Amino acid sequence: MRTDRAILWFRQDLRIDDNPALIAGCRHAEVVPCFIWVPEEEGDWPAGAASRWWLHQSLRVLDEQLRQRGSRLIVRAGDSLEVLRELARDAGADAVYWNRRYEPAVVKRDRAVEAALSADGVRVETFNSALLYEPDGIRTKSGQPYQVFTPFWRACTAKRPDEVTAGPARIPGMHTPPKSLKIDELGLLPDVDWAAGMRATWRPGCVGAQERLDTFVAGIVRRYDVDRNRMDIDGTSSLSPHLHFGEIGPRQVWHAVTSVAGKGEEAARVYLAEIGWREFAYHLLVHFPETVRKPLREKFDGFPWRRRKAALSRWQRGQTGYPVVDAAMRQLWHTGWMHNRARMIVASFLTKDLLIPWQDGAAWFWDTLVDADLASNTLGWQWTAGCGADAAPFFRIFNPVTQAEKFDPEGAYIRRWVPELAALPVPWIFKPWEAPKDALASAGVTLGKTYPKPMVDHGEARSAALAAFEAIK
DNA sequence: TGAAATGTTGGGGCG
DNA sequence: ACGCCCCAACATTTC
Repeated sequence: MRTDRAILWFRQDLRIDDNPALIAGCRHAEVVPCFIWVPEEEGDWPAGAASRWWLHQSLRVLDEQLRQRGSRLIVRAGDSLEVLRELARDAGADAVYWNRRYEPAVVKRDRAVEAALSADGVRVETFNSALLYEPDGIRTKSGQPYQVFTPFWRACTAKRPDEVTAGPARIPGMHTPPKSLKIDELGLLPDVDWAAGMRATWRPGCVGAQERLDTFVAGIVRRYDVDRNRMDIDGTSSLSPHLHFGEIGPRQVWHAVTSVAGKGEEAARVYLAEIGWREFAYHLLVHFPETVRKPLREKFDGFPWRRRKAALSRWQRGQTGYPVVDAAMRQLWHTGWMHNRARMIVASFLTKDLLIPWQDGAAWFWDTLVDADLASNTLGWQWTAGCGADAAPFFRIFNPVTQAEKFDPEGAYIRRWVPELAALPVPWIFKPWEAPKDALASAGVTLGKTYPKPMVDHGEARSAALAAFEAIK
């Protein structure tokens, strides 16, 4: 017997607009929007500390948004299937809707959940909210998945993403909604409050996401092709955490950007290609799921990485002695985010100057980034390490001094995040170990005391990396 | 979305 | 005027 009541399972789609599962749910007489906190994520990648902080804030905003529309978020914790069964029973619902996710372990779990619910007689329907085009829909002429970005994105840009649907003004809630935990009870916030820098930097949730998109589209996007490389400028979209949690969707971004700039315009084209890299990352994650742990290019299995705890720890804490690397690592620790140019620099430093396995860097990013995303994180690290699809060749080794000179020309980014060097003038701020004694003295810098000496010599490290690469060639 | 080494070119100083 | 050298600027190749 049809109760005409549906459960809407929110996951990484914490928004009202452009949410096809929500629209579908609202065709029923009553909707039960729920979020299920799965501490272990029923897979290998439980949310890191920064992601949990963000999720807490985002759920609160979603709950507010639902309440403004006559509904509320039901929050539970535990095994997904058990909770959904409980909810379906408590609420008397006979349909469950959700938007699809693509992480291998989550796909597996979702398949099992769908099968079990169907067997219970509960109808399940799933949708795409997270991608412009789903990974299965894009194939080479021979039907294979792409392994090179340019032809992949060319195939994508031949299409046009679905239009955006505004969210319902009213969401029909139950008169007596099922029991819910308070968001605070999920224990997502850290015991020791280290999140002040994040609060100052971000506004998690779908409202803040839309605001940031508006700001970006209103101006920043026009200079994106030039400014995106500058670490000292707010020249990027900063939408990554919002996209990760689905507080805004790529379709919304695509339509907003093309409507102001026209996708043929250079700056807009360059920006949309970044959305393309995100799509490509999901494409690779789905078709090469083992790459979250293993290099795609198998010869890298034999690469002579060195696992060194002390060196890894200096990198993590921003104490390498290379100012731009340390600035970036401290920006990450403080704000939960790092400029993409800086990500390439620190990843190159870890994998090539220190020869530490990219997986160790990926794990650190996973725990500290508010935009930690399995697809993008895997692609990014394999790209820099040179072992992934369409990756930078291994011998492409970033020089942390020249990169800073090019993309932080006044040293403002370094000054902001490495205050102990703030009084050093250009060019010494990029390479304090070469500064004359009096320049160091008048800036109050004592190398080895107030700021570390470089932990490796980049020239020597570069040669060592190239020699290591010879071993697997 | 590299950097360094090596090669080429052309202007200018100088005998 | 000429050949020679130096070197900056740019181009190509190599890792």
